[in-house]
Amino acid sequence: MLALTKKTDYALVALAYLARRGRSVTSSREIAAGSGVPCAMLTNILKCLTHAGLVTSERGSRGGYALAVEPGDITLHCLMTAIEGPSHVVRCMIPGQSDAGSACLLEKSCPVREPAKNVYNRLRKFLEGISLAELGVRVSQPVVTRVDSDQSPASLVGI
Amino acid sequence: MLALTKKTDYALVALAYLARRGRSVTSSREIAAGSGVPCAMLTNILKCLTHAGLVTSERGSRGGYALAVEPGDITLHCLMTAIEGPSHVVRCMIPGQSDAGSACLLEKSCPVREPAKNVYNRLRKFLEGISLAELGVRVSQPVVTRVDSDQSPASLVGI
DNA sequence: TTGATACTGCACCGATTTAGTACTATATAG
DNA sequence: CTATATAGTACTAAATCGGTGCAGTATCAA
Repeated sequence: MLALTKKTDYALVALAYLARRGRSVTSSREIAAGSGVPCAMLTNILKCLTHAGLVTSERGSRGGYALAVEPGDITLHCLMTAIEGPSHVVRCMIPGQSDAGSACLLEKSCPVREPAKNVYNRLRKFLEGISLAELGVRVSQPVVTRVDSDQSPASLVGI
Repeated sequence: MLALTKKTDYALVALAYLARRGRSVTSSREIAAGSGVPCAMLTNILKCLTHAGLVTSERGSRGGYALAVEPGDITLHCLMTAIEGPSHVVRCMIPGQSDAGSACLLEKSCPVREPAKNVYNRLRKFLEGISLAELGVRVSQPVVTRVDSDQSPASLVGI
């Protein structure tokens, strides 16, 4: 499969909503309502995005999330790594597992391994070349460092 | 995940072995022994490859498989489709399921869907641009239409 | 004609991964 | 102090993947 997992897909939609909210801090609840992503799922996703530094979080009442970087500066590869962990093309190349005991029978004599590594690098570059901006994630309002007012929470995605 | 499944990985290794055997008809048993792919698994994989027209099969004693096309003419996308079925980037774009009742809540208002389709097309083109030849699958002997002798079955992959 | 070989098609099960939920702890505003 | 909202983690259920097995059919050779 080369598909995005449902989680990554959700993350994309959530980020798209966040972008539309400018950079005002938005609670997970509102993001869920506005983007259509199930709330329980979303909170976990936002935790991943926070860890990866793609969004910033603020605790407490009036807390929430906001985009940490411009959509044009987040790559698809970056998002996938944030949600799904380190990527790989063939299993024997999973980071930190290459010389594990469970390695494939072919080991060093495998004729595919080296070329596959090359393909993986090209694929990674490809994914690094796709920004979220290209995926429809656009900041709709003039970017403000911090907004406290509720503004129009109007669900632009319209559930 | 953007990884190949283990099956696709196996298919690659099996095709690499087949290519090294020129175009002589080779039994699944020998391919298994020579490539290191578990035999039971391999037979299923070879069925897929046959359906997809990547290899030809011959039944009966003395039967077996042979490459149907040049490694340079088989693309990674083609192989993945043969083993894993039709690909997609986001679930709502799975072929023939786009308007199913189980569609995502966002439906037509989803801001990600259209751009994702675009990315999918680019990704597909990328995968279509990678031939098995680039993945280390090389025909090692002058291509012969049919060889009956056993030749040197020497495991070139060396288990 | 019979037997051995080898692919075909399908069905099955266990293991892993993904999807989704829940609960406790901690931080902040009022 | 209380309400709100994130942080962290653990857990269950569903889907997919990995792997095996078997009955059926075709081919070759004795």
